Amino acid sequence: MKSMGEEKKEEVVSEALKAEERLRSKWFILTPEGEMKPVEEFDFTGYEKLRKFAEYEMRKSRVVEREPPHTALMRSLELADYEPASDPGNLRYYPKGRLIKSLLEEYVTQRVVEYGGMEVETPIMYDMNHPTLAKYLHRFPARQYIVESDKDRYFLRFAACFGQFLMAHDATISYRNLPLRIYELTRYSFRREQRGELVGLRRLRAFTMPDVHALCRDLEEVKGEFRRRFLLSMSVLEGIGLSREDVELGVRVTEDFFKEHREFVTSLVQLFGRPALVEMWSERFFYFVLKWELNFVDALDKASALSTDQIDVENAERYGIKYMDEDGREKYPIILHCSPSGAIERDIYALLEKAYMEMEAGRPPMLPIWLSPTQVRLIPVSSAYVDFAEEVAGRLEGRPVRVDIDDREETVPRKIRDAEKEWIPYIIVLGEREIGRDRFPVRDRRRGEIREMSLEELAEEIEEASKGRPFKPLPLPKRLQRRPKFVG
RNA sequence: GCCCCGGUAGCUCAGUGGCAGAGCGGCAGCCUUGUAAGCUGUUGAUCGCGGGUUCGAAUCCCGCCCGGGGCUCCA
Repeated sequence: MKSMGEEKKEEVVSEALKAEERLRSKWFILTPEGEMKPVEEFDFTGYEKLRKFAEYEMRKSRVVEREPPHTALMRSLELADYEPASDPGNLRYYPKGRLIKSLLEEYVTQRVVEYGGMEVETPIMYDMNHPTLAKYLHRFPARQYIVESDKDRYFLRFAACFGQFLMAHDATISYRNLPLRIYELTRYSFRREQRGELVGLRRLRAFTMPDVHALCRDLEEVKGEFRRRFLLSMSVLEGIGLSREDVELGVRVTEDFFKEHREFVTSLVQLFGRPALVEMWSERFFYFVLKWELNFVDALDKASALSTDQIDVENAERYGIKYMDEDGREKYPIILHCSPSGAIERDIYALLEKAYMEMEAGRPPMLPIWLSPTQVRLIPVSSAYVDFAEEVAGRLEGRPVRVDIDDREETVPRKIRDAEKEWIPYIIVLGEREIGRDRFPVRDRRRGEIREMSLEELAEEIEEASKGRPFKPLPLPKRLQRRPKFVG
């Protein structure tokens, strides 16, 4: 670093980035029925979010002067924060944020493994001069972090492709092994995005991305696999707490591929069930011929890609990834690149923005119950009932339920208010009236009412809402008095 | 990376050339609390960092760092 005086280092700008500058696209809306119209001719009535997404992508309207709501929320809920001592876009996660991120990571991994992904782990940095990698760098529209070590230069990975492809290159693969699904949850992927692009949890320089590749034998196999992964991705988003209505489908395709496989592209839109935005390229600038993304449109009408999958027709050859076919000949597979959830941080961003939009609509903002750091808050009316609260907590703790106790010397209204500000889904006030009883007055945030419930009923309701999702215990001490304040 | 705006107590912010402030939080005491903020006291600031102008700088100038917005881009 200290010899950087005269020899000013030229920035490594990938050819793909340069290519994008001269890229000209045509924009269409494709309906599930297979009708395709130029965007200008489509009637967006009833498709407000799609209109916003299309406008965002084609960048006609952009009048945002406001900070996105999720940045204040990520801090006030003590989930994540900026870390001034790091490079911008590298965040810190507080215990509650780490819990949520960790649950999401585990959930996505679980779903990918069910789908057939083989989980691996690969290095985060690679030799700039590696001949194969150097070429790939130029086919990906991203900027890199560079790490110097002695005289060598390494770049930090921006996806899991490198490690997995190098692994696949060395593997002996038979047609019987296809489709071959390799998975890694990258913590982290690094992209040195431009300074002004970075914002909160939406766009980072270090992010966690599940990345599952599938090596396929031919286009026929690709089509089946691609559809399967599309369904998986929609299902994963729904499991996270982002419904079909929360996202818009974007399809990017080369003109040639679309002409030959229009029916296949339409079938994806059919699976989605609503019209999709299609960007068509006259030539192939990147390594893929077809790509889709599920995009979240936030409170400021900005669109961000979450799930995505791509059909890569270049990299098998570039990396020398081959399989032995039935006829005894070595062939190059077609590679699919999929992130079923998109970046985990971006999922949290979407959940927070969604909660904010709920709040604007007059409903209580919430996180999905399975992700709420505290699911049940017990509030003893005075210090005399803290032991009683412990006993009640004990009855819930055998269940997969995160329960804590506000043992602070505060008034009940105050403790209620603080619990509500934390978006805690269930609150139970405990005093003389509850002793010896089977049913408790449970303050239900979603319904906005107090329900008489047994602990068994409450635990079942939480379990039901968390079904199929992983569980982790409280990320903080059970008693509030023992907790530090991380923000404010 | 470039352009615009901002950075004052742990947090949110007022102060725009002349003694660094408020609310919240923290701490202490009182109160022993019943479904969204109980009362009193107290603590707390290298005014982002470095340099300059000035009798005097949070305030004016320069550079840097960090944040927000835009260009652009994506998971």
